[in-house]
Amino acid sequence: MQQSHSPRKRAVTMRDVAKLANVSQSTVSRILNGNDDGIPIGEETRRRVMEAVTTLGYYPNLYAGTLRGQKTFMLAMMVADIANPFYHPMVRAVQDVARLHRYDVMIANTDHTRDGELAFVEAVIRRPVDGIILVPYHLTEADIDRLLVRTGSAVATLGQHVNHPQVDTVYGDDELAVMQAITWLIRERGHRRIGFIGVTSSFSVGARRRGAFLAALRQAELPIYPELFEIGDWSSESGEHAMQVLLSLPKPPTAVFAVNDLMAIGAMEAVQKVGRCVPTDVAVLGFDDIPPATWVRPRLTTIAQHPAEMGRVMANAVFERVLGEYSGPGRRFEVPCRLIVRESV
Amino acid sequence: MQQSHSPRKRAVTMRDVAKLANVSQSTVSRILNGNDDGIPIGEETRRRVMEAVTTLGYYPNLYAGTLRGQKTFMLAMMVADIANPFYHPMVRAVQDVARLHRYDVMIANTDHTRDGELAFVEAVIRRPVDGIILVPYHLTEADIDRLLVRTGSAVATLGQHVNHPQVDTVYGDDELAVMQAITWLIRERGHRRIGFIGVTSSFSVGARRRGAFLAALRQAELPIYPELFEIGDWSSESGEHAMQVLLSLPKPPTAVFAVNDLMAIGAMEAVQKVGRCVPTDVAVLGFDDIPPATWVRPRLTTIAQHPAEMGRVMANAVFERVLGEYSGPGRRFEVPCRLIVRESV
DNA sequence: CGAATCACCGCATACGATTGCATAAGGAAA
DNA sequence: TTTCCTTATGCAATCGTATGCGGTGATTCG
Repeated sequence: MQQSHSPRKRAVTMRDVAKLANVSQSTVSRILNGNDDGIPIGEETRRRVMEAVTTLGYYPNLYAGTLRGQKTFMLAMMVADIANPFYHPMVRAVQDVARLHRYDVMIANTDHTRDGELAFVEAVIRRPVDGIILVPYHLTEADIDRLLVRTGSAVATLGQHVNHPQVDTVYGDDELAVMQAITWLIRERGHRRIGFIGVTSSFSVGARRRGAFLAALRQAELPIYPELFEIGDWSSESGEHAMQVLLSLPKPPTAVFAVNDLMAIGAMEAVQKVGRCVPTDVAVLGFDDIPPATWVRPRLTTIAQHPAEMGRVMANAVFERVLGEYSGPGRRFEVPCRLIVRESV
Repeated sequence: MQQSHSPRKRAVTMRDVAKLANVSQSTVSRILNGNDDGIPIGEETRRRVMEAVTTLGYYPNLYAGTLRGQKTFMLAMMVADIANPFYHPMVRAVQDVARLHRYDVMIANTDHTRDGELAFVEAVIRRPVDGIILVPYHLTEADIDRLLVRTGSAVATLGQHVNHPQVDTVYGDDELAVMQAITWLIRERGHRRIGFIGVTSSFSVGARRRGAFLAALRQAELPIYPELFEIGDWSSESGEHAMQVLLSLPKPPTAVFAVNDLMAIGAMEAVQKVGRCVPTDVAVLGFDDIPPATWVRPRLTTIAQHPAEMGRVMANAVFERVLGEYSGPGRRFEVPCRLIVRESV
């Protein structure tokens, strides 16, 4: 057992292998890399080298190749908050695809802030990676362009927030889904006072869902009550607080749509804490269909996205570029949403 | 806008800065690195260099320093499954501490398999990092030793699974907590047939909680019914399935302890699906206190761990070694568990 | 006035692996 | 015997940065 972790132990290098096998270091390199340049290698030499590799337990140092401009065998992923269940299947899917290609994944949280997103951009400039997967909320197209130019990486994003000609984008048809769901709330369930728990309009995705919500109201020729619009920060606590405000209104809404499940679950908590009932007193509609949506009582009616599929699509798009299988302009992949009717409406 | 992401654009290097500022590359290096070796730098030169840095938008390439044996400014973290809510606060805490030090974090899933854990070890041998944070289930002490010797990194682990003299370890007093909780189930709540939903004994943590469970039964002089012991794989689905088996018994248990909340929540689902009631027909006790534990109905009674605190402690321990503030033998930090009584018992 | 001192800066090497080019030995063709 | 090709291998430059050491011009001291 070693006695101290510092300073770093000198690793086993290719030169060590070469010395043990009595060949030059370049010969070792050629043998280990499948010998692309067609230079023949003697059988005996190859045997000696492979033997030396195993006895020394040699592993290549990935940083060396990286410095020479080779592949980094690393992906970087930016999400708002890895503690949000919505991202888990996405992160998992990306990691699973990455592992197929023997890639490692670096993950950064932004906490929904622009500063966090910019910090990520700087991180991948200082440490370039082969592929970048983004779930951006605040980055502008100029930011993305800078990212592309400075890193030269393959980039895929989630959402309709950015629309850069060189990046692949995965998005859900959330506006359509919201319109249909709200229309269903109105027509089939007879709700006429529907509350909205959203987020600041600095989130374009929040603004879009708000717009779709309003459009559905207008289409049904329903009045718009400004006091029924509350703002949260995507967390269940903020959803609970927003619902408390709505419930304290003289005329509370009969149904509430929250732009994500976490806030919807918080809203249900608030309703139940004041002794009222979901869905008879207030119906609750969420967005995302995270696993806890089926664990709460009543089970949450929500609009499902497919984060795992989205992650897979982004990762595959990135790898197609990394492996040189595709190099054209940015592609756009739609992963449809769908309404999951459970018990909370 | 650039036209293609490949081949990689040559980044702005220190040499470019040097050329623009009419100085040598080493001077630029000295100016940017706080000039440790005491060599004085002229005011005018410094100004010119800093100006060149900003006009070119220079960022240092972290890989170059890494190759020279400097810091990598990267942490690697190994968890079983990032989609398990228990790990989120831990991962977040690690990432937050890392960001304070301007470190990036690489995360790998092992899916609870030994192969996954070994793959992680190889990954950090091929790409050494300054610090490694592990939640190991299968790695032996020899594996950890190899990891230490080959990477030379600072290592912190969660759990009492490994006990290496050079690694810092964070653990909960889960055995005591389980014994106390089960004893409470027996004495205060009068349960005498208590089911157990565990995991394969290849998980030492599972074996330990099972042992504590048995010890509590023995201490209360209760008989042990082998048919009340079921095995899951940590997922809610497996908990649901295990509970179905227990419910189909001629004499089902009146209470069930699951070694994690996900399986406990699954168990509650199973009970409710056959029309029975938690806690009057079957009480359910979990372990972890993940956020969904307060969202299910009835709210889950469970033994709380403090994953965020655990993550912080591990990250801080690692950074103390990375920054040279500590270099002694492995330390052991206990983060106590506590019983959270809600409605499911 | 010569030498020592000082402030300031550049040269060159090293880190580990890849790769174009040179080279050595051996055999075949001229 | 010379030339030329094939086979098998080594040499050396390269990526971007840090750093030991050497060098230059100016100032100061004896």
